[in-house]
Amino acid sequence: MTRQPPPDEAAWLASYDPGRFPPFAVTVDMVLLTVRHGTFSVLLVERDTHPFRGDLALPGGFVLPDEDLDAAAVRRLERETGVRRDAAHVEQLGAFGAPDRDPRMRVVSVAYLVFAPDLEAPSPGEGTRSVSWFAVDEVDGVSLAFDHGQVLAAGVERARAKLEYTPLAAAFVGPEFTVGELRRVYEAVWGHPLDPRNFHRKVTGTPDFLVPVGHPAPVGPGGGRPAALFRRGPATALRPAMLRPS
Amino acid sequence: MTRQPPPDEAAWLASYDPGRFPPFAVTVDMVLLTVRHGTFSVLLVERDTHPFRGDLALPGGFVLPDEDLDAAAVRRLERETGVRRDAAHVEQLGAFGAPDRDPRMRVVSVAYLVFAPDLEAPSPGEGTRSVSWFAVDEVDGVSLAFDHGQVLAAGVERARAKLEYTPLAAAFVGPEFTVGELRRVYEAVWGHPLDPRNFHRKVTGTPDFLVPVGHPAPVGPGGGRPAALFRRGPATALRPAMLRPS
DNA sequence: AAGGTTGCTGTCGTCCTGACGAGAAGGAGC
DNA sequence: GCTCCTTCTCGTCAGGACGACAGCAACCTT
Repeated sequence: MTRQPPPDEAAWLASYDPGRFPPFAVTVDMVLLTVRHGTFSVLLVERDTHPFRGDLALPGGFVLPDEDLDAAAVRRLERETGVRRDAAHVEQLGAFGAPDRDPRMRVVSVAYLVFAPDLEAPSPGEGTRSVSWFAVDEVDGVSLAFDHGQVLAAGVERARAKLEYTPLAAAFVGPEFTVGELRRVYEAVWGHPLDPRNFHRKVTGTPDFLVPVGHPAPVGPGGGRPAALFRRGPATALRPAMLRPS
Repeated sequence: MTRQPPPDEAAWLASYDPGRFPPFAVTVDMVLLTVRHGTFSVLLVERDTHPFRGDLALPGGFVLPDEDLDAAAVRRLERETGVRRDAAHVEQLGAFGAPDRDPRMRVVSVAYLVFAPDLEAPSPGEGTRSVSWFAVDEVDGVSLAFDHGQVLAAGVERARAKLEYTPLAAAFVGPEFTVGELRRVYEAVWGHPLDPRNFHRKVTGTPDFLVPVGHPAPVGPGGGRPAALFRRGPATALRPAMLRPS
């Protein structure tokens, strides 16, 4: 990956400018995931500037000189999608910094992973770029701008793994939800049907995962017995985990 | 965390220098963990320059302009500790970039987590800073330079969690090892004794975790039945996980 | 009233785990 | 050689968790 002979930091610093440092640009990129209409989906923008003009990319942008990384991520989230920080789960995914990932300059991108409930149409943000939802499975083969394909793949795999051992699936639904809604999140993210009865036993049997809210949910289209409503409980982990079917 | 009123990226870029970008320094910091003499330990250096002169810190340094992040981490690992990349497990831990984490300039640090077998005395590297092993438990209360206390805590927690659902404990021992050696790694990292018989059943019963090497290990001090030797198998995950005792 | 849909409770066998017992195979001391 | 000690390895047993169902409850539509 290195475009030069074996590097030497001390030599570089001496020849460049003693007391200074190699300059980098730092950006945040958001892997914003949701489940809409039963489909595991990611928010992508279409680039309208060089490089990768016309390609799909993850939403993101520069970190400001006095801005915390997390704050930069949340700012982008609220501004470009209208998602409130406390309505979603935000965690850092990792740093991506191959020397040639951006042809303009040396950029290190700190990727963030966001689980959000199904949103209305995302607002196109301030730029002129269009922004919309794509089914994760359909984006699988498409080549994204920069190394965003890798970043997205890492985010999707992390999301699938996190549902196994955390109660974070609740971040994909509203504040009050039924066991069935929660199960459909798992099925969409994992791409595999689950047994409703065993799922019900697992989530209701895990202490502090679900807190009953008292009143039942309204009946959906097509009828069926009204489901009990729950809120997220204080649990932070599922032990033992709910393993996805091989 | 922001030292200024609500920031605006477009305004900043316009007022600063259109076409340029906010300059950052990027460093790598290593959380190098091992088990020596039955104690879960981390490699720390003593700083001999401003800032935090005299404090303990994680080893690390600048990423070069054309250097990949992973390459920078491996370069530091090999140069400052003599650990060969293929003898250890290296993974990215995450990015740490609070605006005031370094008083000299804006720095984003990409932390790496390394699991290494017990090493001889680490070579002090090229600087004049002393470098040595510290028991993780003893460093717990000590205040480290920069935000390295947070970074170390994140690395330690990740290490403890990874032993639960991966076979990475084998990265802490040599290429050939006994079940007992592996168990003592778990006990040191988790700080909790494990039942030798149940542990033996779990690790030998997990497909592709251990590959028998044929001949037995030499008898250790104090006698005892010679143990069978194993190598790491091709397994990448433990399903179901081996949960640490509450 | 009949049939369809969804939610909830329960049962049964299998696998996994924690808590042991007991024998195998070595060394140290007498 | 014999006894004690150590560590390793194989077994046993009870309880918990999980996959694969059956069956009933509570709503809808026709």
